Amino acid sequence: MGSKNLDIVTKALAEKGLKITHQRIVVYQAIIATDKHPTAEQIYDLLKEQNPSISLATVYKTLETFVENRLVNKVSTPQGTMRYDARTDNHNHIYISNTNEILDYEDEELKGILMNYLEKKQFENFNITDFKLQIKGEKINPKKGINIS
Amino acid sequence: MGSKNLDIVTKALAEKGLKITHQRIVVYQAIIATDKHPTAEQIYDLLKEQNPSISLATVYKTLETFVENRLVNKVSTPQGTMRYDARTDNHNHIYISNTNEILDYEDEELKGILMNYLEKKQFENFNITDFKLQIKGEKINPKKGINIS
DNA sequence: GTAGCTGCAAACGATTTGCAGTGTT
DNA sequence: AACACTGCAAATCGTTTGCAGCTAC
Repeated sequence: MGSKNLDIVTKALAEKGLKITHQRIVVYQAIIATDKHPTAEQIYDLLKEQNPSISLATVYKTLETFVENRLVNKVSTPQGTMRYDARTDNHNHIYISNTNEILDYEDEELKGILMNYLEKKQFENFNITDFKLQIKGEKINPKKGINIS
Repeated sequence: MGSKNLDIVTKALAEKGLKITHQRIVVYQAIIATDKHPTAEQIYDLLKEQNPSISLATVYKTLETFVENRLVNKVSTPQGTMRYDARTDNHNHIYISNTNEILDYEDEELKGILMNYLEKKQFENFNITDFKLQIKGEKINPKKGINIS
């Protein structure tokens, strides 16, 4: 498990000029290890098993620091709570309302279509920093996954 | 001003089987009168001038009732606060981060492109209820408006 | 050594709730 | 008259903050 991973993590922190603390390492490892877009509290719950002394406030502060340094993304949900995402590139989200899941959805064709569309449009006095398609819906069978083809 | 409007409002409430109360009427009028995607508190502040006895909790409850009855939409923002929108049809949003504004953005061409794209894709075990493009960016001159062409 | 980080507890802002009283049907 | 709706205050939830002690650099 850890050490190859650890190199990546410490390097990422160092590149941003952040102090390499135990808490930052474990929080960062936790986020990059999942694609489930966890809340701060979910990360805290996960970590405190192995790190009983970590505090929820530190998890929040750490995540906020990561967001400022563009190591993670913060996304708002239809429920009003924030979730964190280790992917910082432009990608789309699928909100599954009956299971409360968020799925990443990336498709080069879609990206091309949207970029092409937005470039064609003239936005006067506006600088686009980011765009994404948000797809909302529900699983027909909540126990099963979704297949896209 | 009011009475033509009032008919529409009371009719909308009646169609949903909701009791026609003064509070519901003024809340609904307030939302349909703006395209600014106000928060519950902003609606409350606006209304209490003319309706000093209205309570913030009632505004929240009323809005929630409207959302359940699909009279208004609730949208989450990057700041984590909820905003309400009288438009319940599918449309896109532009988030302006330096002024904290939300603009509706509708374009038939874009709608066509997206619907066409999504229809072509097969989502197995998933029912799409809604989709929208979220465009984030900032105004170059915050005092001025945005023109799209 | 010192600036920056952590943990705790308290504070906060947005939203929800319980309940007694009021209004609509 | 019955039931749903309102207003108030208190409760709750997610998140932030202040500060004293600790740690990486």
